[in-house]
Amino acid sequence: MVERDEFFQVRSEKLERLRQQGIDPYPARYKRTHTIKKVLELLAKRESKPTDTEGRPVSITGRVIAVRNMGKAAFLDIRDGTGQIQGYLQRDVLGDGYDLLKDLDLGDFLGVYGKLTRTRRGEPSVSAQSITLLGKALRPPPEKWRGLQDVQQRFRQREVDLLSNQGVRERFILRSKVVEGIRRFLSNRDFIEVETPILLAVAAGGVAQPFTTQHNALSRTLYLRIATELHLKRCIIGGLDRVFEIGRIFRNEGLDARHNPEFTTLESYQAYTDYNEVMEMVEEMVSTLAMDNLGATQIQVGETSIELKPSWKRLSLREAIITYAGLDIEEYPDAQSLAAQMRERNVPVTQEDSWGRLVDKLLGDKVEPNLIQPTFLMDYPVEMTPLAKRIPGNPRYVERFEGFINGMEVCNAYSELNDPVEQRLRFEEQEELRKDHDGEDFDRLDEEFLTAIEYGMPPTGGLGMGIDRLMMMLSGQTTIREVVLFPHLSWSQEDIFREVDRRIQDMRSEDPSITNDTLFNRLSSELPGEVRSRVADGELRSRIEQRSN
RNA sequence: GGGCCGUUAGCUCAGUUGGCAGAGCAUCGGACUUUUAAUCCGAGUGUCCAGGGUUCGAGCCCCUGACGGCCCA
Repeated sequence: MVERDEFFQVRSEKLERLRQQGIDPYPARYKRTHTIKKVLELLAKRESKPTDTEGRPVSITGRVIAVRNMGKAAFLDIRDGTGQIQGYLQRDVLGDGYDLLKDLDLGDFLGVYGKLTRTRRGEPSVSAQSITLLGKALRPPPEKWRGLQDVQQRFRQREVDLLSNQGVRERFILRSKVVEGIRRFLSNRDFIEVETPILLAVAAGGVAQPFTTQHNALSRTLYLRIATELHLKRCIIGGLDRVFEIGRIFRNEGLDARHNPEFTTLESYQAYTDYNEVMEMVEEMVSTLAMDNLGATQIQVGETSIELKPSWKRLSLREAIITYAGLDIEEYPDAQSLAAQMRERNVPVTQEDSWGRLVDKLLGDKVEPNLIQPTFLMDYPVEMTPLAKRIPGNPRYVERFEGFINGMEVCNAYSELNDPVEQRLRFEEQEELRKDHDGEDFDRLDEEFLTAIEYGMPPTGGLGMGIDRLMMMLSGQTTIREVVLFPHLSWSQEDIFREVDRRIQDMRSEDPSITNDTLFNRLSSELPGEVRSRVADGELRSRIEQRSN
């Protein structure tokens, strides 16, 4: 995919030529006086005052993104992280320095020193007195108007996507601002930010498959966290009354438009509050983020207009299912009868599904797609939620809500269970369910957490929010890969070949006398199907032969 | 898992009824001292995703597969 083509060759020759002329194509430093944004502001300021002083020369730096060469003069468009300006180069001003233009390519970094002016056509420009190469590019940028379009390449080589697509750059700047906004919002409410472990002995606090890894020094299997919940509650127990963490969590699941195996969550815990107050905080926070960063609480996602201003709609889970699926889950309190009702409504179910899992499917299938305007679904069956407090007087349900926007879950929150005796029972129920429902995920019992909560935990409102999904919503994107800088993708062709080569090497070092035929047969049967199907027999044999010495 | 669409130059894309493989950008050579997607003259550039089939002849038709996108489950 990425080869050293003729473009690479031509640019390498230019690089060599520059070196021979004594020009360092990668100098260590260059004195820049202004960012491009600052220089544009400076020009506007000068022009607004009629003093008409010319001002001192400036120096700017950036990537050359266009060249309009007029022979003895040239115009370069130069872009840095703050903006874009034109450089005006003239042979009779630059003298020999002008020759650099011959070896300059699109994508190179350049420093331009000179007077800040406006051309006849009114274009802000730096009229160069000297130009300095700051970094030569050996590969050309993508097509200049449409940018890089190939979806795979955009994600695999995000830097090329970023440098050629302004909208992508803006989206990730927005992401940074939103995350900063979350920190500010919570900090203003006296939350402190903490960091909790990613490597854990037990992957508890959520319902998902963990990734596993190995700690060599301790000869111990560790799991990557699937949630930050339990450690944050331990902070609450310890007297840090308002804590939050923004961090990566890992779930060993498939990839699709809404799922990346690693993603970023905000979790916050506030002592002496409950889920009602958390709800108010969420609607306040999300609308503030939209207002501060998009300038409005109303956002447009495709054809749909969404109003984020509080208060959001509140609806009990049971009512929602009655409304959108025409089914009262209380009338079907066991998995068998509920599954039968769901089959009638064309919701795919299996024999193994637990009652909680069935309700979850019903929610995902029939309810979620209808929750376009921001909606809090409240009060979930206790089976689905081992870490939340029961509703007084209605013990089949817990004080839990999930927030939905544009048919997508964006947050999940509880009045946290702080009764240590019940917490143990609820974990044990999960373990029981796990035995009865093979292959289904349940939360895991965490002894350290149970001990912690036995020291006493205050009533607490807790929140989990998916930052990636929040960003999808705020930036009007429909896939998570558009809001994650480097999303996970399936095997690339390079990955495939690397994997094949690695296995060949392993097998040879295991058995140096192994024949090419045996190797071929072993590889054919032992390579994962995903890999084997993408390597032709001939390719496989030639790779074996290449590595036979 | 199913359906639809796609895969052609470095990039973005055309490609007629099955009859010499194309454009723009980029690149290379030349002209041009105020351009704005500069312009003008000239040049080079291909595993048409892979494999099979039909045919005198396949980028195009048929089959199989790979990869990708979208939709559905």
